[in-house]
Order: sequence, then C-alpha cells, then structure tokens
Amino acid sequence: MKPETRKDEIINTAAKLFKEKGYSAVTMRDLATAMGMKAASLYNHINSKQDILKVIIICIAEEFTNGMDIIISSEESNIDKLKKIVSLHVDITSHNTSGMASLNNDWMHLEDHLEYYLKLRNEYEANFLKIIKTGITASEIKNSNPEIIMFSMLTTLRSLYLWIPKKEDLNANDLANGLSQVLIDGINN
Amino acid sequence: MKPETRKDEIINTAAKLFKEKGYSAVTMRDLATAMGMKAASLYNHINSKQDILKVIIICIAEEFTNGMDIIISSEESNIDKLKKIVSLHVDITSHNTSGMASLNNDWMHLEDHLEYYLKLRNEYEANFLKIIKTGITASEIKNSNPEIIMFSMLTTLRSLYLWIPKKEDLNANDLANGLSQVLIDGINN
DNA sequence: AGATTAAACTAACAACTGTTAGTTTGGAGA
DNA sequence: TCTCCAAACTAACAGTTGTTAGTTTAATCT
Repeated sequence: MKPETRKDEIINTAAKLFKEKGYSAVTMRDLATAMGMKAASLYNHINSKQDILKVIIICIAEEFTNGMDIIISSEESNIDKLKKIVSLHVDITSHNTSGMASLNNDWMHLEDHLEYYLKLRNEYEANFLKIIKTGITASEIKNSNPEIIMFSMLTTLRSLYLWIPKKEDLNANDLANGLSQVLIDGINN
Repeated sequence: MKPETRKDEIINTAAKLFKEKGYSAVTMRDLATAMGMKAASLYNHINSKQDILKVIIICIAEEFTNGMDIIISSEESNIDKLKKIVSLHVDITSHNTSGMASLNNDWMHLEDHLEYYLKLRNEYEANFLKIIKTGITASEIKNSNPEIIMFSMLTTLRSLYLWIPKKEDLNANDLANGLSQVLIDGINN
C-alpha cells in the first residue's frame, strides 16, 4: 500500500461529496471546506474540477474493463462467468463506494472523456450480453429475453454502492453469494 | 385527458432536462431556451426552480404510495403481490420516464420536502419487505436474505426509466411479464 | 545559516446563478 | 373599438461559480 498523497485525499473527499450531492452541486469551496483549506489551495494539487471527475470515473471504468477481459477469456461455464461478474462488481464497489456513485450518476459531465467512457461501457455491456446469449444457446440459462436478464443483473450490480455501506456486517463473499443466488436461481420455491 | 397547461409544459420540459444533466446542472436559462422563451418569463407560470422539482418528484412518489396501498390490502398470494409491484413500476415509469429519473437522482435536492419524500420512501420499502418476509414464512418464496431480494428487485425496477425509452417495441405488459419471470423465477435451467 | 520547496494563503476576475420589477404585446370578450 | 389579461419581454440585482496571480508559511535538505 503506497501512502495516500494529498492529491489522493482531495480526490477521495471529492468522491464522497459527489456521492451525496452530485458533481454539479458540489462547489470547489465545498470541497476545500471538507479538506480544511481554501478553494484556491486545491489548485496546488489538482488541475480542475473536471479533472477530478475524470480520474474518479475513468479509473473505475478501466478496472471493470480489465476484470471483464479476464472473465471472458476464462474457460468456465457461462453461469460461472456470470457469478464472476457479480463478484467483480461486489469487489470493486466495496473498496470504492463513492467512486461508483460518481460513475453511475455523473458520467454525463465528463466532457472531453465522455466518448472514451461510453466506449468502455458499451464494450462491457456487449461482453456481458454475449455471455448470456451463449449461455442460452448452451441451455445453461433459461430462454428469457437476454436483454432483460442483463438489464436486471446490471442495474442491481450498479446500485450496489447504495447498499454496501448500509450492510457492513455482510462481508464481500457472503454478499456476492447471496446476490448470485437471488439473481441466478430466482426467488420462488 | 385534460389539456396540458403552460405550467405542465414547463414541468415536463424541466423533467426531460433534469433527466439528461441532473437538477443542479440545469439552469433556468437552459429551461427557458428549451421552452423558446426568456428565463424571467418562466416565473409567470412557476414559483421557483425548487418548486418544479418538488412537483415532479412528490407526484410520482404519491402514485407509488397509492399503488402499494392497493396491493398490500389485496387478498392475493405474496408472489402475485410482487408481480403487481413489478407492473406498478412498469406502468408509472412508462408514462413518465423523465420524472422517474429526477426521483431517482435528484431527491436529495428537495430541501423543504425532503423529509416528506423520505417518509414515503421508507414506508414503501417497509411494505415491500413485509411482503417478501411473509412470502418466505408462507414458503412461497425461497429462504434467501429478504433484504437482498428487495434490493435486487427494487433497484432493477427503479432503473426502468433508463431502459424503457430504448425498448419502445416492448409493450408494458410484455415487459412486466418478462421482468417478473427473470426476477422471480431466476434465469438458470 | 541559507536555500529550496510543498502547500497553504489573500485578493481578485469574469462569467453565470435564481429571481424580481416593471413594461410590452397580441388576442379574446364586451 | 375598447378593455382586459395571460404571457411574453428588457433590465437589473446580489450572490455564487471555477479559476488565476502573487504571496506567505513552515518544514526539509545542503
């Protein structure tokens, strides 16, 4: 673990504020107050408000892309790949809940990096959908609408940032297992 | 169908803009431009920016409360109650996708009406959870973590506003059925 | 002790924010 | 034709926004 630089502190504090009020509603003066300094001093460490958002979102988006690349190139069953995706989301989200909030809610304010973000997101969703469709063809997965399946899973996983902080008693493993069970096996007897 | 007043037009246009950029990032001048008028003219019809948000969110929140009240006082099985909840979300969302975006993303900017909104939301979630727990006790529903079940269903349903506009070919009934199947029966063979 | 430097500061900027006051316009009812 | 009124307008406000320039502070290295 490398020590947290002042810049990291600012970015993490910003992520927390963005989670609570959204990017646009957080001012540089809000951020400065939360850091115990004046707004102008922030600029000794960061380039711009926009740049903070970029770092928060793009880093996480690339984590997801890397995780998905490992999953699709593995030799597991499609159901197991889906379980790996659930774990990927639980892991990334549980060590960066605030960042996930920004990724979910403030990506549209990315400006210069919006295009790149959307590229990563589209590729991720395409890979996700392909796993589901292959699983249906292989009769591992019920022949429901594959897009509804992906939508249901992905929106649940994307909202984990809202839920993980409220359930600190549940460790990452138990949560991933519980979620896999509910999402994959259904709920009715 | 009563005709749409100028005030309604403004509120609906605002909801669309709020959906795209979030409440804080939309200025009264943005809204005026979208309406083809000057910002000051908006105030002939509405009280404040804050009041627009209040109308958008509270109306929908009360629709959900009313819908839930009917469901809990019905005599159906708990599984059927869950299916009714799915339909409730599909119905409300499909006739007001923009408003649902504001409800999901901008409720924290409600100021004076925040407390009331949170009261409605908490009651709604308590009712939802009770249906699941009763269903588990009655062996209608698998004995999984009831909160994970609710979280999974509710976040999927809350995100419908993102998805319905992309799938205009799917009518409300088919979507509700497909969702119920995936959420309740699971996806694996 | 003197030099260096990271990191804070004060002061200010031009642009933008929601909103108010007072005025003009154009069409409907008398 | 005259009156009325909804609904637009112009002009302005006080406060807030992200950001820059230049300065001070206090600790570290030589």
